[in-house]
Amino acid sequence: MLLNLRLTMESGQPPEFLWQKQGSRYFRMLDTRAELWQDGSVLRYRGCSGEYVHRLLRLEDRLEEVYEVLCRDEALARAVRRFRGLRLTLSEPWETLVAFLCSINNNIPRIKRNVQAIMSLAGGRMPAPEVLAEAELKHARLGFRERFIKRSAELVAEGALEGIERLEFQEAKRELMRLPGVGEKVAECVLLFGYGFLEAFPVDVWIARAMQEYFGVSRSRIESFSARWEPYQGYAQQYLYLLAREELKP
DNA sequence: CCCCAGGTTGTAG
DNA sequence: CTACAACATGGG
Repeated sequence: MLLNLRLTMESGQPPEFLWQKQGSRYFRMLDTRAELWQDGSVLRYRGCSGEYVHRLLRLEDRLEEVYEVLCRDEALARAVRRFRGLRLTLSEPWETLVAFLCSINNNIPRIKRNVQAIMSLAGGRMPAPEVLAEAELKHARLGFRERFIKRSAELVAEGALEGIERLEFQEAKRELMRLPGVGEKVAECVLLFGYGFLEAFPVDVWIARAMQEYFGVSRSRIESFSARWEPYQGYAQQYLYLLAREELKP
């Protein structure tokens, strides 16, 4: 089974913020301490079920089928050669939302510090929304994001996320965007990494750069252009993101 | 001192 | 509709 665990866990997806690295293994607190690593090409885990790992790493996705769609374009074919085995991940909606609220106008190392600081409030687990809504967060040094997180936590505690997984993509997106701090980009990230909508295509500065440089497509035309990768827009986005970070450093 | 970071929001044109 | 400053914090 095709998997590059390091790329998958360290590619700016929620696991990069929610899990910690120890040597070549990854760990986090679930019910107990869970651990994840690769032994040669064999995936190993401890402290969680095989079903959990299967869902987290989306092992049901047929990567070769995804690659067939992406490789119609030269830039993406290059990304696939370079990042073969990179998979999309699926985390819990609530913790995915918190992670991407932390990501706003922030950089990856600091997003991780912010998320880990929040989780340190609950022994390394993501605090429940009603807990976070009342928590003292000054120590987490979230800056202007603290207000977004606390106000969103209140709404989620009142049920703002209930039933979203059963909605169509566009409607789910509209619902998420009712939350403070959730604009287009954060909404699409939560839909992709927290709900598993593969048609999501979050546009950040790197994707905007990649689309301009590789395809000559401006920001306003990205959404319609990305339909060429249907139904795997989310995978196209993740591969383009890493490619841009490698090739298009300004 | 400057600039930037997996953006969002409010305001102005 | 588009453009743009402000928003905290930390690193280069």
